[in-house]
Formats: sequence, structure tokens, C-alpha cells
Amino acid sequence: MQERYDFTAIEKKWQENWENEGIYKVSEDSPKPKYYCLEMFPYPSGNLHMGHVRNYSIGDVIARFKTMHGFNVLHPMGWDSFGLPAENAAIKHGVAPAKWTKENIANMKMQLKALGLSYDWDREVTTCLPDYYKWTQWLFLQFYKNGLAYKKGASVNWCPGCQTVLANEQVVEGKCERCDSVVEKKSLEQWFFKITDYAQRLLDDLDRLEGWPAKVKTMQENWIGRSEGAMLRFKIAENDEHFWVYTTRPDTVFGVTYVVMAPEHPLVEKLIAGTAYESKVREFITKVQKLSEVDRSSSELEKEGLFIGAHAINPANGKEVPILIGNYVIYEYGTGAVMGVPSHDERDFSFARKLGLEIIPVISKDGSMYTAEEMSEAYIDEGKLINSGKFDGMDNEQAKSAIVEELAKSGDGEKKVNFRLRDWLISRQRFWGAPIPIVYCEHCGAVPVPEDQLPVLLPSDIEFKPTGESPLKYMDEFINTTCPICGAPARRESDTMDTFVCSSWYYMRYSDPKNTERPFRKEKADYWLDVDQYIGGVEHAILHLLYSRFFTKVCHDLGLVEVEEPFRNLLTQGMVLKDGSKMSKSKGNTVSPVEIVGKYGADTARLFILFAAPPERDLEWNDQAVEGCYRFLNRVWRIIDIYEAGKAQGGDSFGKAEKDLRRLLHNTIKRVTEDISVRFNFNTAVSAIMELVNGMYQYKENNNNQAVMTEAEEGLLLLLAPFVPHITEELWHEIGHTDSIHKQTWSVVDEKALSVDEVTIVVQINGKVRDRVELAADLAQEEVKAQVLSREKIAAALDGKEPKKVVVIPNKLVNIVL
RNA sequence: GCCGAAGUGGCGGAAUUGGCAGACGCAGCGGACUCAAAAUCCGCCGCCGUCAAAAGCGUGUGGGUUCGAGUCCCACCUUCGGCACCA
Repeated sequence: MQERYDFTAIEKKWQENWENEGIYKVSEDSPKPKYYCLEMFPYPSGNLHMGHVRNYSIGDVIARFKTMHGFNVLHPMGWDSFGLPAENAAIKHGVAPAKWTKENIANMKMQLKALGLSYDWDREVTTCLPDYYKWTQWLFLQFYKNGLAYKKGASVNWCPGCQTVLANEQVVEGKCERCDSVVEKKSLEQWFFKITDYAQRLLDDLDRLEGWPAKVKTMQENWIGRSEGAMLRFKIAENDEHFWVYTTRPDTVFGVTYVVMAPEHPLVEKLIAGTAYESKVREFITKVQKLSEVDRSSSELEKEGLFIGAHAINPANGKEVPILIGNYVIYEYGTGAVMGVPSHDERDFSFARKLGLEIIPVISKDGSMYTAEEMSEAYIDEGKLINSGKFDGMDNEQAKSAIVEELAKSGDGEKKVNFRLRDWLISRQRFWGAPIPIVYCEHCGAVPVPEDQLPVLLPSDIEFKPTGESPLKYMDEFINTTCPICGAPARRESDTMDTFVCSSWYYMRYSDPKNTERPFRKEKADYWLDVDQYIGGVEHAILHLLYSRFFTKVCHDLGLVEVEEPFRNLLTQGMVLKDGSKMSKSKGNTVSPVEIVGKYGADTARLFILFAAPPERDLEWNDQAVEGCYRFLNRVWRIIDIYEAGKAQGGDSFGKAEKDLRRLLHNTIKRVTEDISVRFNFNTAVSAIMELVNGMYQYKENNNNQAVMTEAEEGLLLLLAPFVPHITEELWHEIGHTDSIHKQTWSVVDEKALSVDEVTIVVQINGKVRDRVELAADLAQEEVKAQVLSREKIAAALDGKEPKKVVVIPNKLVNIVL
């Protein structure tokens, strides 16, 4: 036995041994049931941070735990390696993005290996390598062929910091999710994925995801933003044009007293041209457009509107109402025009009062009439219709469909489901991404690159000029090509794909990572998918997780995989904090995993991060508590040492001490198994193991039964193995085993060992603890009652009074009610 | 405004089905070992009170249900997260 716990030597030794023995390699050819454990793959920024350590430690415990339970576990790792930091580094330091990325990957891979994680590195995927992005491009082409990828001119989000467009999902409170710049609107031709076609399915299938946190599902639900309502057609009084509005309250259509259009609505221009209102309206529009997106969508913004001199005809009653433009109407949502019903909408009410517009109540609680003058606020509750012609007296809920059906007869109305979700903008005006495999030909238009010409390679000898445009645009060798259809000179698309495209299918590629014929073989993907457990930060709740769900559904529809949902169970881990805030370089409160591993070893780092808090909660870093975990591992080291020494002169007498230790051991096995498998409460699992070790120290004071000590040692190491793989492997061999602890089967609880002869019964009087009694287990209730009442302490407390009632909870508690 | 989560010692956190609140760890205090220190081992450690004990109080606040509530119900406060002039 070595004198002290030399973690540096031990960890190095076993990491090399595991790699040489290939103990973490998996294949589909196994009689065992499969289990797919996946952690969100990292961006290779250069160094691991504590968030990574937490993410991968959690995943590693689960993967090892499942392996020990007899599953064929897929536990892969890779690199989400396209993206802006590489390009920014290139611009700043003149290093090629490919080189920078490659070096970072090498460094981070070394750091990951130093943590002793059970990855099958043969399945590593790297999204920026041609063997991967070839298939990202191939998938783009499948989307394109199936009408799910299209190009259109639109007003898009432009980040001046990143010099590229952004998807809606990447704009947070009007700012760029990456660099915090205020996002601008630009009119550009861009590529989109038609995620809106899948909006309903993405929403419906959330119900299937029982293993997802409700929080994440709610966030996706909010983001998809389904609302049920109707489209209503309004004709223009002054000419024969018409327009549609979207409303969720068609039951209030008789109360429409005005309509409001977004300043961008194309009809506005037509209606004001050459009229007396033209200049004032233009002034208004200019004013609105000067506002940033942030200000414009702020609820603080004072609602303003302006009559534009035209009128619309209410399709329900033929009434003419004024048309206004308003600063609060969003052109991108619904139809960009809304009907104003001040009597039954709070915003409309205050808007109408401010501008002196008419208010007509059309719903009351019981169908009785009232006037606008009596109203101090909008009536938004349920009720019966009034002032609504033949619908008077009808329940407003019923009226919603009745009115739409009536209007449908004349083509003026139809039911309509609306979503907040927009199509996914995937073009990026940047270099370091997968090129969009499209060629523009003067004769044939946009032509997809034929599949046998994939990948469209990123050039390597690129010169970076910080111009704000993709350098690809100026590379003649890349841009100039010929049309795949007619052979005429043509130009390549210079935009690349959003990196979220690359990361939307990597979990499928892991099933068949080296395939050169297709993204993956269906049989392999079907064997491994879905992912049984996915682990990552909650910041991906919408972006990555929504896109991946979309990709899986498309791949399913294209016949590439069977599953329709990629991730069966999702664990969203909390952040790692120091001094109360998230570790970040700018705040200077980071702790380097490399340093911690150097100082205490990987096992200590892993143990602390799993012990300090439950996984979903934020974790406060505490240097002293790390020391505590290190001390605990030393304690484990020593108790094994002591037990081994004790066995030399050990005996076989079996008494209370032995029984107690065995009960403790098997209770611990039970608790740890439940804590890991049912609840992922690694913190309580670890504390249970600590209690076992404390019990083992007590036992050795006066006892030395050889068999019991061996059972305790092996039990302890097996329980601890998923958390701290190196020290347990070392000690496992130290106590005489020759094969790896990580190939062992998880301990089974010996139910007989759990049985107890005596139990401590808590005695309460009126719910307050007054005594404790040691009694034989499973005594009859009457017997327990008699024993308890005969106690001196209790008799004294009762003072001769007769109990009103005595509640007996078997083997636990007696409550005497006076 | 709407939706969701949370609130427990000096700190991180336990309490599985309504049944001993504070497991485990950190910090702190005391003891053993040592010439001494470190390391280690043993013990104490919610508040108030007491020589010590007993009693009393105690899981954000106020009510309620129950023999019994951190846990269930009602109302409220605070913090965090998401959505938001979404028609």
C-alpha cells in the first residue's frame, strides 16, 4: 500500500490504462439494452471552464452508473467548432480560424482527458471539418428540395457588433445574444428554414416530453406562441381595396370603432398618396422609424396614432370607421393591422380615450345594456353580446365561432391559428461556417450544388479584412464557378450557415460518426436514438433545443430516422458562481479547472462539483469546501488502508457491530441508487457515502470481522466509482482485484441486512416531543401504547390525566393527545 | 401585465408518503497526539435561557385543515427566470 494518496500519479496511470485497454469503446453489437447519455458539446474556446466540468461530471456519473447497471452506454464528445470567436481571433492575431480552432481543440481535449471522463473518443465529431459539414450541407439540400429552405427579402435583425444577421432567437431584449450590441433592422435577401411549418407539431409534442423540466417546456411554448383567432376582412370605403386583420376576439367585432395599421403596412402609402394627410402621415412614420427596436417594442412607449384620412367598412355591420396608423402595431405579427375595440380591450380603451375615438360596448355580464359614458375601464370578462344585431344575447365564447361562420359566408372571415414563432434565418455574413451549397446562375437562378459535388469546401488561404462582410465574397477562386445545370459562369453563395444548424444534428452523427456515404446509417441512428439523457445549460432552452427538435422532425419526415423527438430526458444544470455571480473573465472571478486538478486532482474537483448543490441549482464555488472533499478522499484512502491492515489479524465473530455496519452499507447502497437513478441528487448520494465512511471508522475502533470489512470496502468503492473513477480504481486493485472497477456490476441491496430488531419510538404529547423509547420492531399497537404509557417520564408528564386519544405510527412515533 | 420556480442555522444544503427540522459538508469552538506546528483522530455547534437542565421560540408573513404542517389549503411579501403594446 502506498503511504499517501498521490492523486497525480494515480490519475495519470489509470487514464493511460483505460485508453490503452479501450474500456469506454462501444458498438451497436451488444446483447445489452442501449443507453445514450449526452452532454452538450462545447465550443472550443481554448480552455475548459467550471461550467464544462459540472456538465461533464454530471454526465459521467450517469454514464458510468448506467454502464454498471448493464446498459450498452453511448457517451460521446465532440466540438461545436464553427463560429465567430475563431474568426475574431483571426482578425485580431492573424491566425487562420482553422488553425486556431484545431489548437484549441487539442488543448481542451487534453483537459477533458485529465478529468477522467468515460468518453468513446473514436466517435468524436468536429463540426468545422469537411467530413462533418459535408453532411450539414447535404441536409441543407434535403431541406431545400422539400421546400423547407428558401430565400427571401425581409426586414431582418442585423448585429453591428458581429457584422451579420441574427435569428429572432438570438435577439434578447433587442440586443445580440452574443455581444450585447443593440440590434438594427435591415432589409436583406436571406436564407430561411421553414420552422413555422412545424410550429404545431413542436408545440403538441412538448406534451410527450415527460422527462423535460416544465420550465423549459413553458419557455418553448411561450416562444412558439400559439393563439387562436380569426382573420377578418375590411373593405376600404374610399376605393375598392381591402385588407385583413387578425384578432382573437371576433366576438367583439360589432364594437370596432377604428382600425390601426403598422406604419410599414403597404396600404398606407396607397391611401395617403396625393391627399391632404400625406405630409403629416409621412412625418409620423419617419418619427416611428427613428426609434430603435428596443424603444419601439417597449411597453413604456406612449401609444400614438394618427388618422390617415381613409375609412374601413366593418364587415359585421357595414359601419364606416376611421383608419389610423399607430406606433404600437407590429408589421411582422399577424397581418400588420388590428381592429380597435376600446370597450373590451384595455389598450384600445386608453388609446380611444386619449384620441377621442368612439367607444361602443358589445358585451355585458348578463346581456343588459349600458353606455360608454358609464365605463371607467374596458370590460374584458365573459358575458353576453349586446349591440351586435342578431347575435345579441349570445354567450361571447359561442359568438366567437358564430360570428366568424357568418362572416365566412361572404368571404369576410375565417378561423385562423397564429404563431409568434418566425422562420429561422440561417444565413450569416461570416467566413467561419458551413458554406450554403447554392450557386447563382444568370440563366437558371439559384441552383443547389449537386450532392456528388459536396462538400463545398471553405478555402484555407484566406485573407481577413475586417470589412464587415464575409471574406468569401472577395475570393474569386471560391465565388466563381459554373452552373451545375447549364454550365454557364456562375457565382457561389458567399453566406455561411448559422452554427446552430451544425449543432442541430450532431447527436445523430455520433451514432455513425465516420460514415462517408451519408450523414449516418438509419439502422445505427435508430439503434441509439433517442438520447436517453441530455444534459446542458438552460440558456439553450429555446435556441439549440428547439432547432434540434425541428431537425429531428424533418429527418423523421425525410425517412432518415424513426424518432420524432431527439431528447427523451433533459437535465438543465445550474451555473457555477463565485462570490454570488457567474464566473466570467470580465468579472475576474474565474477558477481554472486546470489549476484545481493540479492542486487536488480530478477526483476532488468532480466530487466537489457534484456534492456542493443539486444539479439544476446554481452552485457557489467554495475553495474551503473543495479542501473538504479532498480530505474526504484521503479519509477513504486511509480507511481502506486500515481495513486491509486489520484483516491480517481479523476474525469471524459476528455480533451487533457487524450487523450495524452491514445495515449501514446496504442502506447506503439503497439511498445512493435511488438518489442517482430517480432524482439525480448527486449531492445527497455523496453525503450518504460520507456517512458510510464515518460508520466504517467507528466500526474499526473495536471490531475486525474479515468478511464484513471486505464487503464494506468493496461496497464503498463501487458506490463511489462513478463519482471519482481514479481513486476507486486504484483502491479496487489495492484490495486485490485485477480487473477494472468500471466494468463491475452495481451492488444489489441485501434486504435481509436492512432488518432491525429495535427501533427508537418518538413519544409526543400534544405533538411535542417528550421522550424516546427503544422498543422491539413491529410490536403490536396496543403493546406499544402500553409500554409508552408505563414510562416514568410520560406518566409524570400526564400527571394522572387521561389521554383523549393515542395515535400510534408503527416503528416511528406515538402521539398522546390530552 | 401573464406564466413558472424558489424562500430552512454564520454558509452550501438535507428532511423520499403529512410523523424527531437542520442529515452531510464548510466555517467556528473544545479535547487528544506533538517540544511545537501541520496533518490526523474524538467531541460540541439554530435562537433564547440555565452552573447545568427544564421550559419557551424557530423553516419569508398572516390565517386555516390535522392528533401532528418545512411539506396540504387560502391570502400576501420578497427574489430569480421566461414571455410581453402579440391584436
